Amino acid sequence: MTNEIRPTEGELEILQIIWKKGPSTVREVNDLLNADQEKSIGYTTTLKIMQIMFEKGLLRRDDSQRTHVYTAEVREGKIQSALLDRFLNAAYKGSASKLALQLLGNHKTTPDELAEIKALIDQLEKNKPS
Amino acid sequence: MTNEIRPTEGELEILQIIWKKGPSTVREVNDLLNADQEKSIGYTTTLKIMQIMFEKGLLRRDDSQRTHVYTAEVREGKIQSALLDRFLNAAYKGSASKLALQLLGNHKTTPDELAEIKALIDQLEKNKPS
DNA sequence: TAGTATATACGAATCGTTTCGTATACAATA
DNA sequence: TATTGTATACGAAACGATTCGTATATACTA
Repeated sequence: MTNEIRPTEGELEILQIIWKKGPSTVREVNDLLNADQEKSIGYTTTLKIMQIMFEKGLLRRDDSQRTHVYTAEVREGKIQSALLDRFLNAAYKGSASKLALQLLGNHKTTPDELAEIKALIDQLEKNKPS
Repeated sequence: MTNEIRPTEGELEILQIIWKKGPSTVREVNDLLNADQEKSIGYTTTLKIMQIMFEKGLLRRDDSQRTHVYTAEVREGKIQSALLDRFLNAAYKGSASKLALQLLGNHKTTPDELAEIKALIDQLEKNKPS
C-alpha cells in the first residue's frame, strides 16, 4: 500500500533546501549545498540524486522549460514525523521520554524554547486529567 | 583523532540486545533478533556483522573459549547522544525544540514521563537565571 | 572412533547510495 | 555559422551494509 518514505541523508539535505527556498533548479540546490559548508559536491551528482528523488516521488518536476524546476512532493512535518518514529525505535527502543530527557539535557535550549515546551506539557496534562 | 561512532541500524539492533542482556554469544544475539519479530536473519549474517562491529571497536570479544562472547565496548548513552546529534541536524537542522514539540505532540507519553520532563525543565530554568 | 552438531573464518554476491565522466541537446553570442 | 556555456540523460565505478554459501575446526555422542 503506502510505501515507506525514507529519504537518505543526502536526499534530506536537498529537501531541507527546497522546503526552505521553495521550487528550485538543480543549479540552485547544488550551489546552496556547496555554499553551506566546506564540502564540495559535483553538479551532476546533485542532478542525479534529484532525478532519483523524482523517481521515488519525493520531488515533483516541471520540465516544460529547458531548465527543470523541482518542488517538494512531501511535507516537511510528515517526513520529520516518520523519521522521528524510526529513530525513536532504533535508538531508544521507543522510549520518547528518554529521548526527550537526553535532548533537553545535552543540548542548549533557549529559555523561550523551554517555556514553549513546558506550555505544551501543561496542555497535554490538561487534556488527560485524572 | 577520535573517530566518528556511527553504528548502522543493524548494528544498533545488536547493541540494544547486548546492552540489555550483557555479554552474549552470536547464537544468543541471533536467536533474539529472530525471536523479536517476524523477520529472519541467518546465523552467519549475525556473526559477520558482530565480527565487523568487533573490528570497528563497537564490541569487545572474549575468544578464550570456542564460543566467543561479545561485550559492548561503547556506552548506550554515549551512542544515543551521538546519534541524536546527527539526527537533530539532519532532520531538524539543529532545532531541539522543534524536535521536542513534535516528539511530545505525536507520541503517547505517560503522565509520569511528562512530569519527569517538566521537572528537568524546571531545573534547567533554575540553573540559568536571567 | 565415526558421525553429527555447532562454532568461527573467509569470500563473494547483492543492493542502495553517492559520485562523476561523458554524451547530447540547446541557447546565446561573437 | 562556429564557438562557448550550460542544461539533462545515461551509465558505470566506488563504497558500505547486508546476506549467505562454503570451508574448516572443534566438541559431543552413539
